[in-house]
Amino acid sequence: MALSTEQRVRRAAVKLFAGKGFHGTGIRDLAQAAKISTSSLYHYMGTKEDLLATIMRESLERLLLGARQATDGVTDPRERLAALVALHVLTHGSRPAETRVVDNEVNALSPAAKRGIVRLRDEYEALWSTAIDDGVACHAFRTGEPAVTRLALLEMCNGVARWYSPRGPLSLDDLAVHYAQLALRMLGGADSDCHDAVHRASAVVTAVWRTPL
Amino acid sequence: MALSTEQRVRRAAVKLFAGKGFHGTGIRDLAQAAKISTSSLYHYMGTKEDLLATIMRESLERLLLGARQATDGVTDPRERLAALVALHVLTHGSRPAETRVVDNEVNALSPAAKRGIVRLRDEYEALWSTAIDDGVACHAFRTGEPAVTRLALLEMCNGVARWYSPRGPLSLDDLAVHYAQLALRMLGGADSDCHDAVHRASAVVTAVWRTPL
DNA sequence: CAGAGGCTATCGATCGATCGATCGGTTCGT
DNA sequence: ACGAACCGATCGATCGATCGATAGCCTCTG
Repeated sequence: MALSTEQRVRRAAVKLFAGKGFHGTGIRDLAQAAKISTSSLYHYMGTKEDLLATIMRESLERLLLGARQATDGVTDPRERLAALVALHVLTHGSRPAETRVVDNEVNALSPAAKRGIVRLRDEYEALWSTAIDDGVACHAFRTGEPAVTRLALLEMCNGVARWYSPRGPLSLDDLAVHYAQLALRMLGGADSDCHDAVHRASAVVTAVWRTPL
Repeated sequence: MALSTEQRVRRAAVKLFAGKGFHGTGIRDLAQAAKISTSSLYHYMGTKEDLLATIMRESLERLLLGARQATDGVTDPRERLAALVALHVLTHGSRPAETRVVDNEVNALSPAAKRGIVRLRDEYEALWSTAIDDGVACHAFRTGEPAVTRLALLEMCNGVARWYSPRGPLSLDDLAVHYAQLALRMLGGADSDCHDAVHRASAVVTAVWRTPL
């Protein structure tokens, strides 16, 4: 089925913002990629910044929704963390354009729009914080600086969107397994099988990105 | 001592490129920050892109030089890796603007300039590759995917430039120790003291960034 | 020593191109 | 007839870059 014009605009914007950056993308680039005129563009968006903010907010909401679904009902901190890592890696590996926009273009937003995005991001990171803190509290994890370890983990996982290619030797699921094991090692846990967490996270990612928001 | 005009231009460019991105920074922004006119700007640089490329090349050369100095004569793969992590973290924590430009603005370069920068980056990453591969070969490290683990490590360390603040609770040296320990854990090694490697790396960073290129 | 010539550092004015955005339309399906 | 979808023309602003000019300083020469 053919894409609606609105979808074409959205996808063109995500791809261009991810590839050339927000300031490096002109509205004429957007119009050309979406195959409409620059004036028609404004029928589907507010300002260029509104378009960026919408893309970022929707991506973050999907990430947050997925993280909640993937950890819902999971009590063991090790499994919660493995689920978070897997979901994050799978999302960044399968949606590299969206996630790179979220990760790299926050500073292109006006202070007002930025606040909303940062609030969403903080909400997401809080899920990681509690998983790590709970694990430390019940001696499942060993780390002297939980906050620093959380940031190290998140940045490590963010990187996936910058280099992973499905045409490489590793499937995305294998990559997620590897990353989950790395994360548990960083937190002082014994090596463990993370395939279950990855499989569940994989289903969540598929569902979350199919559903319209 | 007062800064030379050329130094003022360089520092203004680094700060602005890091904060607003290359495309988000106009030459009038640069001129204002350097306290000269836009025409005088062109006495000290070629094009705006030349300025960006110069900043990136110098920063990468300093990083590469530092990595070579920090690992020179160190034979144990564990110590080599700890030295690389420490040097990378200390550089990114003490020079966040320069390193963020290097990490984020590669795509703003023309294909020709980009090739040179990528070549330098590959040269740097090769140091990490051999350290990891050597460690795997002599059973000091355990990892199923050395290339993936290397990328995970590098991205984890790159993140430091995005969030570390010297006004936080952790000193940069303490952070480097923590990161080196995380890295060794990721590679399946036992917890070990990394203070020596950090201290040596710290001296290297100071020296490398003082010396004019 | 006087002064001509050249070099470095700096500037105001301005270039053509491109920027994001808006306007007044036209073409449709309902 | 009305609104959704679309466009060509064009707005003022800003973009990166260049121009010719000036002032200060060093060096060579007669």
